[in-house]
Amino acid sequence: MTVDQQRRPVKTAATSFAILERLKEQGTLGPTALASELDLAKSTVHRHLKTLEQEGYVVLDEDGYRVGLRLLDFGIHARNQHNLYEVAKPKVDELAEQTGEKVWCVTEEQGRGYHLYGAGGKHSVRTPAREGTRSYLHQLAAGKAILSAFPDDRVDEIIDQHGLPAKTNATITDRDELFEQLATIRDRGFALNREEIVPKLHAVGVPITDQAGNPVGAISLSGPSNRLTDDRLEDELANLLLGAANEVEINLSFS
Amino acid sequence: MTVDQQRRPVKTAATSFAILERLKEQGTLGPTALASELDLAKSTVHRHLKTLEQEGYVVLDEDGYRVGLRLLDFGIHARNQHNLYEVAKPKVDELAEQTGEKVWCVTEEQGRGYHLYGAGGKHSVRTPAREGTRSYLHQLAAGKAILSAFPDDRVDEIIDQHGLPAKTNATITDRDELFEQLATIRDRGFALNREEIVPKLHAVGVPITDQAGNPVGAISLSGPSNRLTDDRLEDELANLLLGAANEVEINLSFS
DNA sequence: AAGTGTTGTTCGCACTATTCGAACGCTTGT
DNA sequence: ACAAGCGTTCGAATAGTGCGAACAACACTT
Repeated sequence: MTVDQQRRPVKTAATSFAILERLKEQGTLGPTALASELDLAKSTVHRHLKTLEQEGYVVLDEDGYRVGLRLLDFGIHARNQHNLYEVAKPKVDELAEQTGEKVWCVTEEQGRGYHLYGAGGKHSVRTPAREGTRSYLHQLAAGKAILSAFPDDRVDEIIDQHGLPAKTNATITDRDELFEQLATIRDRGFALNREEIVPKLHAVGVPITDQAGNPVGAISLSGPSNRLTDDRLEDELANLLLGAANEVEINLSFS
Repeated sequence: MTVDQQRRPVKTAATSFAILERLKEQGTLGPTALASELDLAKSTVHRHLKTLEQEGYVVLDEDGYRVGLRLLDFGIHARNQHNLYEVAKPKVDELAEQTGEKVWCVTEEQGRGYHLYGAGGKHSVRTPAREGTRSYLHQLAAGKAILSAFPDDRVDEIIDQHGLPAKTNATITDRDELFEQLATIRDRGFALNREEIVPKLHAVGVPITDQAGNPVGAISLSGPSNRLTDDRLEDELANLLLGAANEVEINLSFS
């Protein structure tokens, strides 16, 4: 299942997507700026942009080129393929309302975590995550919850493929340490995250599995460390999420 | 502003996107099936798929290749660029709750309509539209509302570029007829759609404009023709939408 | 108002990178 | 057991891409 390094990639397609990626990160850019960032001739970038524009994948406005809405169709389609989305959505809303914190539904593809849907309660804080965000699993409470539901060799595969890059100095960067935590998570049923992705941000995550025990995703709750103390996380909030996950699992089995 | 036919498009990038488009439409496919549909060698398709897979734009599962979640990030980003989305969303929810019908927020890019956000009330019907759907403006109530806020020459441009393709036998396919309707819409402030895109489906749409009067989108309400009679559409529902659009316009001016 | 710098755009040419086809191993079904 | 289908790999020919130079359209300065 590992996506190993490819021998002969289609470079032209890769550069088109590299352009889109830059436009997504930087907002609105012109051919010259893009060319210098990507080390390409500006005529090359221009040609790509015009091709993408013709199909609606990028749009030209007065300030330059930006990502076009044509890509929304693809994204929504990709999300709807996971029926976890529609099943978990109402539960995520409910939890956000109930706790006032930020609640996310996350799933896994190719060893990476994707934020499918998030809802913010009354006093939820801003985090770098938004819908569609791709993250490293070991950096997320939800991600570690997902990893805990995988067999060890699959976790090894994922680490081999993506490594264990750090985000803060609390991020797990050691393979053995990660496996130790995963053992604890399997034991208790939930994962914690203490400033491992953003300073002063804590979170709990619980896995969602199918009947065979394979993870199909996770739900997490995150907030400021002063409100989300260890006591509250491990007791009140973990149990809340475990109950919600259980309901989602049951509903998933009938869809 | 017209996107005229391009002289030298990047064909390789275009085929990659053609593959993605097919995967979106057909679900999960293999290289052979894709190759025959796109008139390409299956080795070519395979190479594209592997390149796309490496970046997470497609995913390989047991049944074949499918669109990957990596594209969700792009789509959400594209949607968030239009601040109409976050401003109109609560109003759309409210209208759906209030009326029980399906309510949409639509915007325009390159002369095409994009469904930004939709909410379904209690007895809302299924329509072909979902979030991200790209449509011809003249086939939508919201689309005609948007067109009515454009100057005539811009409307001409859009017709020249995209034509007036029919969806049902009630679809407007004549330029003069469209302009006549647009005049009425400008006069009354709202657009109607009577089975012009789906048989037995009626809708009302009202434009949302900025301070300069340029359209930034529209909101629409649609439902079965027996419930949405002309009387109800023109009186009760049109006024409801006009009020909502007005609020959205005010909120937009402070964002 | 003229000039200078920058940016977006077009086009010919060299050469890289893509396409095709054929062949391989693999699974599925008869 | 064999055939038929699929996904995958690789070499070779040619088509298509990328580069650079040149042009046009502004914006900003002097």
